[in-house]
Amino acid sequence: MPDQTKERIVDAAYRTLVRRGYHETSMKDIAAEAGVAPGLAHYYFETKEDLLVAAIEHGCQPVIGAWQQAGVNLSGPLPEDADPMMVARMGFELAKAELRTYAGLFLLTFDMFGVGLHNPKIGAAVRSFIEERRAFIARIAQGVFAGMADPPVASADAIAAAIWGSLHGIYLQKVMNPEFDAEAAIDALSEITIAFATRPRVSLEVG
Amino acid sequence: MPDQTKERIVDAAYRTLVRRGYHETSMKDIAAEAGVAPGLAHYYFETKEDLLVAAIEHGCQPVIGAWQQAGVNLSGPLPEDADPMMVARMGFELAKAELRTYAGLFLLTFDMFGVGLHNPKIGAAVRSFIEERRAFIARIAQGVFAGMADPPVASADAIAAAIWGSLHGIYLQKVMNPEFDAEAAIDALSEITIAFATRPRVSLEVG
DNA sequence: AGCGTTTGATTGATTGACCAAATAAACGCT
DNA sequence: AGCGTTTATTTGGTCAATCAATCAAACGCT
Repeated sequence: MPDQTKERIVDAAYRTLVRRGYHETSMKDIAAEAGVAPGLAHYYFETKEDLLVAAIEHGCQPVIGAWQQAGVNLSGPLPEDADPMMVARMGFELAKAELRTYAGLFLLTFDMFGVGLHNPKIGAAVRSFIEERRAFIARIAQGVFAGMADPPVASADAIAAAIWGSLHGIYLQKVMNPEFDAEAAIDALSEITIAFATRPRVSLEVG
Repeated sequence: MPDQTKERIVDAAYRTLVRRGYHETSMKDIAAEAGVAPGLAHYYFETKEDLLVAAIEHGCQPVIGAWQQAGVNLSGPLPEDADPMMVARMGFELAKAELRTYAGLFLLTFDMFGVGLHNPKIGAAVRSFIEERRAFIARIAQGVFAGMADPPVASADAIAAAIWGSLHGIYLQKVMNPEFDAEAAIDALSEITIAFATRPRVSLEVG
């Protein structure tokens, strides 16, 4: 029952935070959604910030699971036998699928970003959130570079930052406006990056 | 004096909102920073939301000015005689310069995004903010397409969404972590997109 | 005198954090 | 097993602090 109660609170926090936003949600609201006494949320989580972080980690589980089901570990090295180019293509497809399935998670993520701008504890969580995902993309980029005849001027880290940025910039547009065609934007990003990675060696500057 | 007072309040709002964030800033704080009575801010701005929007528009002025000084109007069509490719290159350079000079503006912008997630009035302002800048990039992309031997599969709008996204995703990383090398990321984005736009016609898939 | 501007106090409502007491569960002992 | 004791969980209410917005009164310029 104890762990189950904590889980219930985290899940209620996730739902409530997605629906109403961090600043418009009180600990009492979350406790009510979980069907427990008002003070109980503070028993398991010292501060509201801690509960926000827990709720986001909770919400990320299915996404991490989808990658692992595809044989890729977000925080470890790429599998030896994997073609980095195929992982990249799969990444773009997964990004579209995630946006379709877990729209609430992205909403909550951007809420966390906003809170983190002026809240040290959340800010630290945001930095490690970004760092982890950017590093994953960098590993893919590194692998793709290895197979290129004509490696880019930019580092894998810089390219990973640009790609992570583009994906999240696209997520942002979708979250702010559900009418926005995020899949077309991800396809465009995919087209640009794949063309870049598979371009023939350039012998003369095209002026 | 009246207009001057209003301007003083908007400027005080900008500084205070950048320093402390929307939810941690009260109307009293802003009035105090402006050196006026607490009630006066509400005389000029019906709600705190209106003041936030005004503060951001105020902060954007110098950026819009920089573009106009370069002969480009953000909300109008590109100059007839301008080479779209050159405008694109200039855009990436300007983006780096803006990030260096107006770091506070980007902080406030992302704060606005966060607030807009669950606040209809701010949400509408965010949507038009995004729409305006994305449309500008789309006009550049459209111009670049016209000069390409082998136009992309993706639409100019989709590519503009990916590029706007990448820039703002990079801004986000910089705002969340000042150590982050945003200029390298923008250079990487620039390298990828320019390589894409200037690539030779592909006759055979490179397998 | 009349009007736009400015003042500063007030209002009504909300919140995160905290706490002391009630209850349940786990444990040690005979 | 049965009982007493300690620990863990849960309850519900309090509290001090904060805020956006309102308002009546004072001000100053024409």
